[in-house]
Amino acid sequence: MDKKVTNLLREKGFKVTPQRLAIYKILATTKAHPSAEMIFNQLQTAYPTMSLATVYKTVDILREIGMIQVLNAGEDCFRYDADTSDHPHVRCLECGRVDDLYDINFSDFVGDVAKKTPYRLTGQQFYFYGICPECQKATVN
Amino acid sequence: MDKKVTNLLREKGFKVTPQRLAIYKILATTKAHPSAEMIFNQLQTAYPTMSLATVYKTVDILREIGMIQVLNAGEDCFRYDADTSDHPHVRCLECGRVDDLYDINFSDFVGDVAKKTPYRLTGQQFYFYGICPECQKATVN
DNA sequence: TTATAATTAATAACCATTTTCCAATTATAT
DNA sequence: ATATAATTGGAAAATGGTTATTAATTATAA
Repeated sequence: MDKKVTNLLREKGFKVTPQRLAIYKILATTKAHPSAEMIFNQLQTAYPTMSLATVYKTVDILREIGMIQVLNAGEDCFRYDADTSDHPHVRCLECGRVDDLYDINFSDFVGDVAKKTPYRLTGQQFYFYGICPECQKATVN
Repeated sequence: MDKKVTNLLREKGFKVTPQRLAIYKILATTKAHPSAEMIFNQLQTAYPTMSLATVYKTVDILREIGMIQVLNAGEDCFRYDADTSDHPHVRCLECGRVDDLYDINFSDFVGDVAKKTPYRLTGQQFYFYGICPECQKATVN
């Protein structure tokens, strides 16, 4: 799994460091779409000397080489996703978690937009908002 | 056109001021989805003493009484839209303009998501990215 | 008209994210 | 093993949209 990042980093002239691999590994093995700070916190035990600055610099590089995508779900920070495929996200307005939405067909929607807009489209982001199952249980409705 | 805002402001216990009407009028007569600063700049000639703080407070009130919606198209600021209907937006990656997308049917898409997610959905935002017609002409491709 | 509570304007302060800085360290090629 | 150029870490600083503050002003009701 690290092979691809390793090669891609080398190809693009970046050095392969344990920090970079660790940060990518976190993103590649979670579905939580962590922010820079969440990545930083998660690395505290394995890399006690990890710096937030390194996290920021690394996610920027990972985005540049196309290994991750950057999300902005209307929060005050960015989130990072090693799943670079086009897929909608849903954010819980209660606890803030962001989840993937799988097996959704939106090609008709996108096709319709592409047909009707004079823009040359290069991408899109679909964000849904609501209450996650856990928070539904927690709150009295 | 101001009638509705005027009544709604009074109903909710807010005073009706020239500033508030002017800010709403800007939003109601544009399709540019201006940010707070853009509203502020646009009012400089008509209201030279307008304060940015007033713009922020007013859009907050307008949102509270349901006369506008707030957009976050992945920028570092919010944009405001007097068209409170659910509709997708497209942002030009070159010049930054944000446009509406009309006559797009996304109810199947939304229905599919609602059926498949365990979230209780309350809303959504659809953002497309690309190059607007003007910037397509301007850049050599 | 008067009283009063809300609003405005201008600026300062905020504040959390992100970037910069630089000395120490480390990956890489030779 | 060595050279060197990139990277790291830690803290400090910047960033820039947004909010708070306060005296002066103004909308509203009586």
